[in-house]
Amino acid sequence: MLKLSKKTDYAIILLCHLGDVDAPVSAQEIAGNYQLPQPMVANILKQLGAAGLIQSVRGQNGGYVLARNAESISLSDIISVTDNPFNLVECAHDEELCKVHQCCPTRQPLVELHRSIQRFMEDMTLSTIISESYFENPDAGRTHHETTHLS
Amino acid sequence: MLKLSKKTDYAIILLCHLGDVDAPVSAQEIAGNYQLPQPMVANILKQLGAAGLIQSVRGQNGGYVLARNAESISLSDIISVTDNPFNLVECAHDEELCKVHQCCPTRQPLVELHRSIQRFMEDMTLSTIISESYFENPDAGRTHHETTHLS
DNA sequence: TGAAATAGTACCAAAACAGTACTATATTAT
DNA sequence: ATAATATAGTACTGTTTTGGTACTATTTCA
Repeated sequence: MLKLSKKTDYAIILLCHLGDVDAPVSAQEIAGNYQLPQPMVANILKQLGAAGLIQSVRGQNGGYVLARNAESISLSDIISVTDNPFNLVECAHDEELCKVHQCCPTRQPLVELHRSIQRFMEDMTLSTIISESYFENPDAGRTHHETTHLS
Repeated sequence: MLKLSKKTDYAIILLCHLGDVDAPVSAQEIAGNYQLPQPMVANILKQLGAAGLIQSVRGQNGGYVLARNAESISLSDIISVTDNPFNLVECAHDEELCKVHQCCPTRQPLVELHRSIQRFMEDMTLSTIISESYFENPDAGRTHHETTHLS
C-alpha cells in the first residue's frame, strides 16, 4: 500500500532517541517515554541489534546504544531491517521476475522512481533526521530543510 | 511494505495499452495480451471506470477507452484508485494522528519524503510512461528519461 | 434472441502486520 | 548467593490487506 510499516516508524523514533543520549537506554524506558507498546519496542530493538545498527548492553542498567555514529546510519539501513529491503516493484531488483517483459510499460519509469526513493533514503541519515526534527517546537529545524530533496 | 500493489502494477499496464489504441479494448483482450488473470483485469478496469480515468463502452464490441488524454492522467491518479490515496505516514495527512507529537522525530523528514514522492507521481503522466517504455526494445526510450527526476 | 461485453458486488484464501508471550541468559546491586 | 533488571531468541495470534474468484444484472450488437 506504499506506506511505511509501524515497525519502521517506531524504529526511527527509537534510533533518534538513542542518537540523542550517550548512556544505554532500555526498551522499557523508551516505550514509556513515547507511549509505545513495550514488547514491540523490545522486539524492534532486538532486530536493530541483530542487524548491527545498535549495540546492546545486557544485565541490569543495560540497554542499547548506537553501534555507529548517527551520520553513518541511513533511512535505507533502517527500512532494510524493519520493512525488508526496499522494493517498489519486483523487477527493480530482479528483471527476470517480469512476466510481461516482452512489453512492460512499467519498468522504466517505476524503476526510476524506485531508484530516486532509494537514493533519498540512502542520503537521509539519522543525524539529519535528528537535527531536522527538534522536539516540542514544531517550527524548529524547518529553516534549512529545503536542502534535502530527492535526487 | 513500501511496495506497489499488483493492482497498481496491472493498472499501469492496462492504461498504457488503452493509451496506445483508439478503439475500445475489452478486459479479455488485455488479459490475454499480457497473460494477466482476466477477472482481476476486469475488476481493475471497472474501478478505473468508476473513478473516471477510463470510459466504458458496453455491449458487444464494447470495451474501454481513456476518458481523458494520456497527458492528463498521472501516476498519482492511478495509485489513488488502485492503492488508496498515497500516504507514506499517517501524519502526512492528519497531524492529529501522531501519538508522539510532543516529540516526533519522524514527521519532518518523512513528510518531506512523502511530498517528494507525491510530486513525482503527479508529474509522471501516462503519456510519459508510454513514451518511456517502448516495448520489446529495452533501450528504446531511455534517451531522455534523465529529465524526469524527483522534486 | 443469443452472444459478448460491462456494472456492481460479494466472497475467499493466503500473506503481511501489529502486537504478545515465553524461555533462556547476562549483569549488577544488595 | 540471589533477586532484580536487562537483553536474546523465537514462537504465537488476531486482524487487516492483498490477490484473486464468482455471481447476477444490464447493455448492445449481430
